[in-house]
Amino acid sequence: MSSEAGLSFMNDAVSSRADVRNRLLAKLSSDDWALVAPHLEIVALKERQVVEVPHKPITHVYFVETGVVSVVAVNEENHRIEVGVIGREGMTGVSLVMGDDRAQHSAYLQIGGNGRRMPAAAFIEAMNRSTSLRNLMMKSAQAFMIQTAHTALANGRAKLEERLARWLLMAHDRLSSDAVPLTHEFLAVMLGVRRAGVTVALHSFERRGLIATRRGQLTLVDRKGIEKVAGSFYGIPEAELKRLMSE
Amino acid sequence: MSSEAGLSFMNDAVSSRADVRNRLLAKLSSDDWALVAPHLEIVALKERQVVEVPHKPITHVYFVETGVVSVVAVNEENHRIEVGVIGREGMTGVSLVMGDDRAQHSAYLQIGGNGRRMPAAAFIEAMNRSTSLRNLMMKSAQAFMIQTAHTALANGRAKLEERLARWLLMAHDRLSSDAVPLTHEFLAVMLGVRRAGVTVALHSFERRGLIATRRGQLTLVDRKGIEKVAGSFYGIPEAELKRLMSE
DNA sequence: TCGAGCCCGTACGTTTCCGTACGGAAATAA
DNA sequence: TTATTTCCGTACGGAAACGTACGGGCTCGA
Repeated sequence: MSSEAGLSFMNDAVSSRADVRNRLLAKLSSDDWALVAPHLEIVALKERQVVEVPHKPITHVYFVETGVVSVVAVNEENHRIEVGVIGREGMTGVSLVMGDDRAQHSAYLQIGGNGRRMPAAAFIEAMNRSTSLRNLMMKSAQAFMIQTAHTALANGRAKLEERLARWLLMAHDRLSSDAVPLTHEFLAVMLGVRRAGVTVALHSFERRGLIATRRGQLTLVDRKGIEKVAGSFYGIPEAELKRLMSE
Repeated sequence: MSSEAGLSFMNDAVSSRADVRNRLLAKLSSDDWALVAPHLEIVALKERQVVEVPHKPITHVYFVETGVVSVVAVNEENHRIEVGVIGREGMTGVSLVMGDDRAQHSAYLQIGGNGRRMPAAAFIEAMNRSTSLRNLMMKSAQAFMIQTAHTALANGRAKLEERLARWLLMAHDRLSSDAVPLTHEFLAVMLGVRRAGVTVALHSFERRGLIATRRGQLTLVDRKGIEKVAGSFYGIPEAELKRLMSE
């Protein structure tokens, strides 16, 4: 932002490669990096900042470095539910990879942070120029699809506590600390359940020593224990992401 | 099939283009058709036939012409739920489009029919040779992603009746008749609910004049009425498919 | 420092759906 | 035809989560 503007005489492509924390950007070959770097802009990702609006054109893709994006499906009756989360392992704007120009879902920062963004047109252009770049982006899209499918599974079959545990683990994977700065209200919206239901479940977690809570924040204390609660509803998308990204 | 084998001296690419009923194949340019046709094989799609097994390599992509494929996500504890259906509008093997070689989910014929299939390697080769082919396949994959996301929404927020109505509509879209040849048991597995729950809901539909039922089969009588039950849980993926395929 | 707003704890009656189970009817095999 | 299997109708108690609501505590800005 302003400090960036002040340094705009520096070559971004060279100066910033070392401190790229987004895993997709970090994985790029130097050729691909050279292709995208000139179009990357470092941005703050503010809590509640909207990055995609359903059925509207995507203006930028965001490579998250810290923070968590929620991708939320919405219908005409305003029913909504989170279908996936994105952190430093991924990017927003998956539709662009698939050749679409619009966002399907609502996407916004659930937990603030920072990252880099790139105009949609430049992103498409870069994918058209580099097969290896496109392939990586498709792998990332595939990983997100898997996450969405398992969200559908959890939504249909898991109990509130299992789903909540799953969510906390997914958030934790994308944060550098054990603290999750969220109100019960927002967790409830993600999961499509009552706020009061979240409160009760978190209370139960706390009594069991799994988390600590305070107003507007909770902290994971016993991750293994939380994994036990989530059971097999957590893990597959994470394992598949690892596989896809290690090839 | 035997009649096919007997006619194998004919050029499949020329002889069968006219009666291709799969919408993706039908949309191919003649160049793209020429690329894939030599590898297409007409196949019967038998009820319960498995076409993809989770975490196993995909051997063939199936272009459905009649019948319905269920794509079912499964986890280690054997929880399962349908994340999407595929009919003549699409194909199986979406993972291949994304550059993956394995199936994520279980996929099998929920309602039998017929179609064409193509070996995975030939499909990948064809996509590598033709950008327009790849683009079409990506659009198809995008449409499937949207379907999965809205399944997640319905699973999390809709009631049993709404979900059941949604499923019937999606099946109806993919069938040429109003009859859906399925037992309550299989509907229950798709939706991840009790068989008894499906029975009661279908009964209620029947009392309301929305469907007719008999052992192992139900018939849509009042589609508009069923759409009313499904409400806004049905429709977005269908509209988006239309948009994606009309561009 | 005080008020206003946000957030959390808790409660109660109600709805939805589950797990389980039993018997009968319809289709299929013998 | 008879035996067997599959499928459907129905029932009952119970669990899970809902909608709603009230009050108190925390936080932040005036």
